[in-house]
Amino acid sequence: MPKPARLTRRFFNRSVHQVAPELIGATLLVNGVGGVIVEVEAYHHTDPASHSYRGPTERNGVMFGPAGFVYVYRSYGIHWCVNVVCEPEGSASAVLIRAIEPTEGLAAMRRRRGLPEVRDLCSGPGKLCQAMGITDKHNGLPLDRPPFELRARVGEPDVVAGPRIGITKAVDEPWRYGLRGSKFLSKPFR
DNA sequence: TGGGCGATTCGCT
DNA sequence: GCGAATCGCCCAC
Repeated sequence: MPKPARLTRRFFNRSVHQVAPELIGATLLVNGVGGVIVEVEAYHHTDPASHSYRGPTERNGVMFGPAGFVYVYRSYGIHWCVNVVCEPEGSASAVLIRAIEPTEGLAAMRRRRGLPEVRDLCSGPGKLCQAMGITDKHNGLPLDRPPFELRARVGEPDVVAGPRIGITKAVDEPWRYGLRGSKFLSKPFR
């Protein structure tokens, strides 16, 4: 078996709508722990649902920087959520990683989540950050350097698109992408 | 199986 | 002060 190719930050230097569906099937690891990305959402600077919509602030600053870097924010005061910045610097677009099929470091993820069910380890943006140990200390780090590793997908996965989840603005934009039929999604596509 | 709600921090109005 | 790119628990059906 050939070693899978590693994706570099250059991969993200394109439109967020190009990058997002191509991330489905890629493998994301933090310190060797993680799995296959099965669900993402695209956010754009002209999108009212995006954190970058109203311009740069202290929190969203990373989104206005170069592509291929990680933007971590706190959600509902409790959870962490992880994005990867896309497009040329300054366009403030990002892909939110929403669900992962756990494949590496299951014991570590179970311990962090306190759950026995593999299916529920990474089936949501807050869950996967907890399972993989992602916090605000990862904010602003490049995705193509340790502790992160991103491996290119093998083959052509069956990608579905649908409306995004948990937002109140621009709810009809079909900018949620997922692996069709995966058991590890945060919610099924219909 | 699905809807309602509380927890808890912080950016923005 | 409000409400959010969420989660997990509880309850009804």
